[in-house]
Amino acid sequence: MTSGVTSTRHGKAGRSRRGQRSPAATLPIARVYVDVPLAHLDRPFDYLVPAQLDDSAQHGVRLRVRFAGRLVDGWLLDRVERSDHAGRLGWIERVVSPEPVLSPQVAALARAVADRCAGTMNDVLRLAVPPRHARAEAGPGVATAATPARPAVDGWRSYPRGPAFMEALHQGRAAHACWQALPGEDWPARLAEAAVTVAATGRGAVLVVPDHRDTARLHAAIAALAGPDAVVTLAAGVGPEQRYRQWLAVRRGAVRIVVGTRAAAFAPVADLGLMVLWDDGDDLHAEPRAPYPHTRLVLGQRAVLEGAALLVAGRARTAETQLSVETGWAHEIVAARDVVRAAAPRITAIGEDDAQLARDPMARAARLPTVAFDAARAALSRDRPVLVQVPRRGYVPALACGQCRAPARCRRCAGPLGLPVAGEVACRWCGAPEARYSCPACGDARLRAAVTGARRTAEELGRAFAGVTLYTSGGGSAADRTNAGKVLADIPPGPSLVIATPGAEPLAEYGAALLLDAAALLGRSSLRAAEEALRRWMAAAAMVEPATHGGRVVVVAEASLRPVQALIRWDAAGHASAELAARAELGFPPAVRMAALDGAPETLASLEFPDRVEVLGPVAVPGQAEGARERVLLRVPRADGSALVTALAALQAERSARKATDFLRVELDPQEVT
DNA sequence: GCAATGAGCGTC
DNA sequence: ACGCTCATTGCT
Repeated sequence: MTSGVTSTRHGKAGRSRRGQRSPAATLPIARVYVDVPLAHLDRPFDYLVPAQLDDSAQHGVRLRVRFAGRLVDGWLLDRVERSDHAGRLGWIERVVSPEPVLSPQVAALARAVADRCAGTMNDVLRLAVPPRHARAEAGPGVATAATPARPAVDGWRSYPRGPAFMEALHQGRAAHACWQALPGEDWPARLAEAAVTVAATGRGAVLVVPDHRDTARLHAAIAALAGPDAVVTLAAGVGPEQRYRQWLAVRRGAVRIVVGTRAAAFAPVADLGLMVLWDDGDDLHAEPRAPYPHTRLVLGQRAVLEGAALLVAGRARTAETQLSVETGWAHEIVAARDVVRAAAPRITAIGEDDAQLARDPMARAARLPTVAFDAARAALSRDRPVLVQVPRRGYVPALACGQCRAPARCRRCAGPLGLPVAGEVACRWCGAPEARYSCPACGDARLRAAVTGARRTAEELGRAFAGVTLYTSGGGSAADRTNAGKVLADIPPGPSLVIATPGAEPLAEYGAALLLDAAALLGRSSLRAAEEALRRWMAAAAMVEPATHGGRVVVVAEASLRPVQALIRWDAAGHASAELAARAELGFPPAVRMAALDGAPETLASLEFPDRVEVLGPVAVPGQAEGARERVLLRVPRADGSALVTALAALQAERSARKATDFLRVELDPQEVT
């Protein structure tokens, strides 16, 4: 057919005449990663490079190849002299663009992350490389980043190991550290100093923060230190063209310091010297798309692969980061106790049921303890704003002992007890019903659910201080942070009451903070409830002026509770250590490794696991139609973690090979296990 | 006994 | 969405 038609010299397949193609003279084989969603095809395939595409078929370019007949997108990973494939090779049909978007480093990172999450490289590449935008690609060419001067890093002197870490960055060493910022610390300035120290040596830095407010603050701090052209922010929110343009600027070496949210962890920074993860306990660092890699994992893998330094920073410390300290992988950078005491506000805990309810009629109306009322009044009298932290809606309370309020745990697997659909007490993890609970701590048989009423308290507080300007910030549910219109970035100076949900506190130097969300935070069934509570409280309390200036924090919670104690002593490291020990005791992550598998009951029932894997469940997945979707949890000792991941990857490969269509979701090391 | 047709499958 | 295998069908 159409034998009279000949392709032009620039024909799509690059052949000189129809059907006639000759391979490139050197390195004629391309190792290509094809973009197909099948787990059993998660590996490179070899293709012939036509001589006409020899120049453009470079490492990292996007291309089109014929795969099982159809044209699919692919990535060129490598060019080699010969192929091990016994059969006939296909040809590269087209090079989409000469832009080498997939660097060998990012390709290796994507492979490592996929392997760690029992996912496919495809899925990771979708997270790592933004969609192409031709117009952005045609934009201005390479302008190599200027090298800034080495900055002064005196702010790190408050931390005994701080200057040594800065020196390690200056010398290009791959130091791993975890840093607990002091209350009131100008953390964007400190992180900017770290990043610019690295940029001054000619290497790159990536700094990942949870949300846009933080990217803006950090970007400004770096721009102030090294100039506005020294840093770029990679984050969703700008259009696709702008996003791709900024990403290309990084890829092309026009800028060495990258600030961004979780996708920025994959930023194609050349010669990476430092990565920073700020506030690693924030759940925004957990990627919600398959294969669900956490930013901590991505940066940890990348630190190893690229020999870069890693700084995991925050006011609080997660159990995961504590584990990396205890295994010696990371050094801790913390201030001495007296320095902490000098920087911290005075922190008081007052029990909810405490008889110390205010005698003051206005305070009584606000259902607020006297100390809280007094702290607020004192701050206002010093012309300082007062922060009132109230719970977000949407927290699911777990059950606790009706007497001593110890969390009620399953006898079989130590998971949290809850009240599922039918109203029967059962374990949220393994589903075992609990007919006659008795508290292991005090022996009481009664159970109670955490109550939330603090929002109303805050509203009444506003009435109690009638005449004082009242601001509210936040107010979305726990799952909703897109409610940005209601979040205030900052407030004018002067006396005011600021009622904010956790994470939505306007930036200010407060005279006092009242933490009224303790019951809601601590009453959650979450594995991370205590850790999360401390993280939230420290974030709020860190904005309160030091005790020496009159700064006060009142948390309405039992002072005997561990996170409350940790807040009072401002001891994130101690809390993380105790938390990790407790999780080891109970067999929770990160002391063990877990995987969560969601699917229909029949699907889950058909799965088989290695003998050493402990299977918990199945339990109903909340928010799903009853019986439609269930979850099993797999638990193994840390040493068996890689075997578990391998088994789960093999399971998914086997399913895709036999074209299984029933839903199955596999998530490793889930943030939440309920 | 063997070509013609079609469904199923792997995928370079 | 191509090209291979393998089964079934239909004709001599």
